[in-house]
Amino acid sequence: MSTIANASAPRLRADALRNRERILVAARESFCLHGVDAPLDEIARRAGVGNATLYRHFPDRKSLLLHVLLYVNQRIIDLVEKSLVEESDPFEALRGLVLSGVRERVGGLSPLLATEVDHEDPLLKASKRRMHEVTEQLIQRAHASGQLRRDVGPGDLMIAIVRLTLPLPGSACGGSDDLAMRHLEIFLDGLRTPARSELPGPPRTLGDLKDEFC
Amino acid sequence: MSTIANASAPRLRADALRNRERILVAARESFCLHGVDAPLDEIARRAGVGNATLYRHFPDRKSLLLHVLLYVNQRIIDLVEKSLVEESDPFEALRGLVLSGVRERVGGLSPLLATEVDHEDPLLKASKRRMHEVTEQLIQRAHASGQLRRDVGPGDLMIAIVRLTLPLPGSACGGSDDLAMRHLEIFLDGLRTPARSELPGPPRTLGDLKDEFC
DNA sequence: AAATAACCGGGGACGCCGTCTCCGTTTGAA
DNA sequence: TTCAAACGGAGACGGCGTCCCCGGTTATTT
Repeated sequence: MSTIANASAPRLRADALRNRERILVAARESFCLHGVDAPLDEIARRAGVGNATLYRHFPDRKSLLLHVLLYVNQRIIDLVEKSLVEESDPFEALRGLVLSGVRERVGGLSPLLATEVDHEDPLLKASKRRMHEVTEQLIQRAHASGQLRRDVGPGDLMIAIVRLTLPLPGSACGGSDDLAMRHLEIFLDGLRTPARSELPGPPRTLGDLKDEFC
Repeated sequence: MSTIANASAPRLRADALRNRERILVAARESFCLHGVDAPLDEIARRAGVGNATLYRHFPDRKSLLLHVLLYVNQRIIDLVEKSLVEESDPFEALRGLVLSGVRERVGGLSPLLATEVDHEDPLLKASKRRMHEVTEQLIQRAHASGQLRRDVGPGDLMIAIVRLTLPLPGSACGGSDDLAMRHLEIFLDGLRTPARSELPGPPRTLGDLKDEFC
């Protein structure tokens, strides 16, 4: 399933593998809903699994966090790669990224990166590097086509996606996808050429994001 | 200072009044930074005040929360009212609201409304009503001038302001004001006539926000 | 189908942290 | 100067999240 394979996995038993997947999904939902401090026991409960099982798979919160991030990142990368080859209109490809950002709850999950995850972890670094590559490509193509205003960079788009898809505290995770999409559509309109205003500050690159985002 | 006066205040001593103000400001910062669960003792410490003093002024977290919201709401209302009389260009008035939203950390504070505050509190209700009135006026004038696209409502603007000024978890409160302003500027460009796309769903009114926002 | 090893799950001990109060001390008001 | 109001630090209390233990269960292997 994941292109970045966990190399030396000692062959998990069938039910163990299934539980591992369940835990990852449950953790994603819980973290998205209750933040990074979501009780691990509740994640286990949501996964339909004993808490001991969770701790067996992921020794501590840090480890669980890392693997949730890897899991999610990979899904987004897959979507963007697909968009790069299948969508001929660069600006539509941009919209594709935005749409998948909404679907994958990027906003809810991205804050996890700002916490105690190990940014030196080789798997995470590789995942982030790949994410950077594909989004850069997306932006470059949109620029080249003349549809995207020149004074914005990849960092601007990524941050905006995160912000506009953040689950508003108090509302269910992804309970207002249509609203988010509405506002992202307005934002996209603002990104089109010709530019209607002068923006303060320089275009943001992905380097400006400094470990805080995908 | 506040137009909605706390009626039967039994005359606070000078230092008590000063401390009350300090606590409100510190609470605003802390809530903005660490969410609604920010430790009250830390708020007291940040205010340079003993914890007992905090509990003397505000018996419980709920009370503190309420008064922080009233405090902040009032400041925003004042700014918008000023903008309504002083700014002749309606779209510039809109930008004024956005700008003050950034300055007043609306994004960081608005989530507080989604928690255990009493939405039946008469002071809060009055404050919210007034906030609705002035923002409605702002939007109507922008619509009337023909500068604001017809398929957006006040609710769209308010939610976008909240979202785009949300403090990104892990970064200091208001540490990226310029970035937020940049993206709000792009969003404003998307709001201008003529509309560059068809938006999904109906224009959002303030009623659609249902207690979740100012 | 039986044996074995891996895996599961719930209960509960431990420790941390936030809440709130007590009381001796300080400070503003008259 | 006098008094009441306000202050602040320290600490008891309680809740909750983390993590381990161990008896039971399920998948694999021959």
